[in-house]
Amino acid sequence: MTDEKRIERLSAMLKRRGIVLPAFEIYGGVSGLIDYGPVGASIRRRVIQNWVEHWTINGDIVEIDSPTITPEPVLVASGHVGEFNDLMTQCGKCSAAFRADQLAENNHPNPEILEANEIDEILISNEIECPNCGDKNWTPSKPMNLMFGTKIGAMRASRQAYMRPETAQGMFMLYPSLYRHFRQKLPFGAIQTGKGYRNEISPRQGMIRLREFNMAELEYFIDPENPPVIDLSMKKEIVSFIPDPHGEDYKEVKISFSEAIDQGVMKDHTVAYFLSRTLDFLINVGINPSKIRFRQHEGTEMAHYAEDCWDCEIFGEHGWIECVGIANRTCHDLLSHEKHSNSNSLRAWREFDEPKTDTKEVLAPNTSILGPMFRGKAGLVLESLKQLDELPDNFPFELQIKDGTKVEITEEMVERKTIHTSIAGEWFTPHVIEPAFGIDRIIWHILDHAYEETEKEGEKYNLLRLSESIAPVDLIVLPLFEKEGMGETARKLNLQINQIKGVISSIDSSKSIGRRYARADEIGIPWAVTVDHISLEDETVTVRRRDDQKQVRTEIQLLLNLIRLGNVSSLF
RNA sequence: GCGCCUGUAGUGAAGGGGUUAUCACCUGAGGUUUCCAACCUCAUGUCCCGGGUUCAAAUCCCGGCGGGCGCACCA
Repeated sequence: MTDEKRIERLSAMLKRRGIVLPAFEIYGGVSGLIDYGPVGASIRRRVIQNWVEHWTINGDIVEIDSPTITPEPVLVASGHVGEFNDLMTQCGKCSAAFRADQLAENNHPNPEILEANEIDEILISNEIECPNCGDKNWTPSKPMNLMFGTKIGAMRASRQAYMRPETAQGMFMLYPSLYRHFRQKLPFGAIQTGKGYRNEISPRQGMIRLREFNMAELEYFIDPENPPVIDLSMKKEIVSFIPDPHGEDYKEVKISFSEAIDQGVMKDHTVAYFLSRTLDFLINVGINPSKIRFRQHEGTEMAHYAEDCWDCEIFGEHGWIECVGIANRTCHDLLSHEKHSNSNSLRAWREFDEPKTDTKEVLAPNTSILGPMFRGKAGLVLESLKQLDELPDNFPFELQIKDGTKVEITEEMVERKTIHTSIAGEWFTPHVIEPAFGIDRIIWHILDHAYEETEKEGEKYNLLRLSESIAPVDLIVLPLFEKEGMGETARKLNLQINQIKGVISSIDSSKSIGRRYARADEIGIPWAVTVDHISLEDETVTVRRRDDQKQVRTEIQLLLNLIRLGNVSSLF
């Protein structure tokens, strides 16, 4: 933050080069909505692709995809409808905004259940003062829900719905399918990338707080009694942690993951594992490791569902920004959906180490005799027989039944049997660890950390040092001149490269070669391949490295092979 | 949502009640050029939107929309 103008120059470049732009600009734009242009969209796709591959590589996590339109009951169960329908009021004098129920806290046993007019009445009759300025003049309170509402279906048959505020609910909805997919064995996880929607009161800070944004979330389901055993002793790199201070001042500690666990900075090994995997991902896509820290939420800051929550914060032009939240949501969501939906398939089976066996002697009823004999009371008699703890030694005997009366049971009515029972396990609700990534915020920081302003021969020179895996294109082919067949050769080479799966190449033949290198550097293309006069004679080209502008000449066939292997850098 | 500041080509800026709105870079066409934003010629393109004041508004006023900062909000 030493140079206040840097952010303006960076934003101007992002717009000029078609990376990130304000959306709907010819209609005046809409705050909180952005476009990724032709260059930015490619970067975004590759960041998401990297993210998907990062989590699915072990095979215990699969990708799913769910609707963004979500029926209301789902979000009632998840808590989003209730949590977000808070009544807000503003001070008439200083315009400070508060949750109305919190202002009325001392004047009503349960202000959360009140309607707007009831709570307004309490604020007036009790002369509640504004905590900010002391005034007692409140605007009528209004429900403030940060979700975008919509309707499914037309007219009276329509159902209330919302645009999803997070992708996570999709994974919970698919839990039964996931459980079958993974052969009913925990732990397993599911990821989803896509749009989320929050109708922010005041979106700010460019692409940091958006109303429609790219999320990438992972729900990892575990058995809380048998959490996965994860060895983090190899994790020796030094990381910055800020544990929950419990009232004391925040204190940053710089230690490794293995030390953090040994020292009790992090109690939950599974959460620690996802923190460390998150760190790996961020470094892979080009975030500067020295600008990453993990901060534990305070108790008061915790989301309504979370038990333990860490933020991964990244430092950039906007200061420290939360880019990933890693929460132990415990069984909150699955349990709540089970209650609201009456579904019985949101659980997992836990087999005991040893089946619990039991041998029991019972009196098995002979219903063809019992039935006609007791008629209306037969059901009660059967129930009492079943619950009999000690079997009588002799017949007939008296049996107390539920309505208080006693009946006589004779030998013909029952049969003495030995029952062997074996209980192999039990049903339980899995716990879930959720790393939730704000993709747009991460992309902003990738761009921020990669953007470098330098000088070249006295002139300003900007480049984007993007990691190879997320560059908008892998390489650019440049004919030195558009004549003598150089342009033709370059187009042919570009086509050959683009035919390699997963590789994107582009071509640029306008203006001087120096200018084209500069343009390529500014959008972060790692390699530039130049076709010159020598190329026409011996099938060689020069390859230029963005980061130091070094060039080597190589045979086209060798280059194509190296591109296939993703190892162009071995030329240098 | 409130307060202060703000909005001129793709980008960055100058100007400002009165002929055809200025500059640099960028972009396109042509020329030139044997590897790092060279040069020459030509071309495209701008006063955020709406209302008001005025003979005349890009300029002044009001409102909206967008941006920045502060306050508040941010599962």
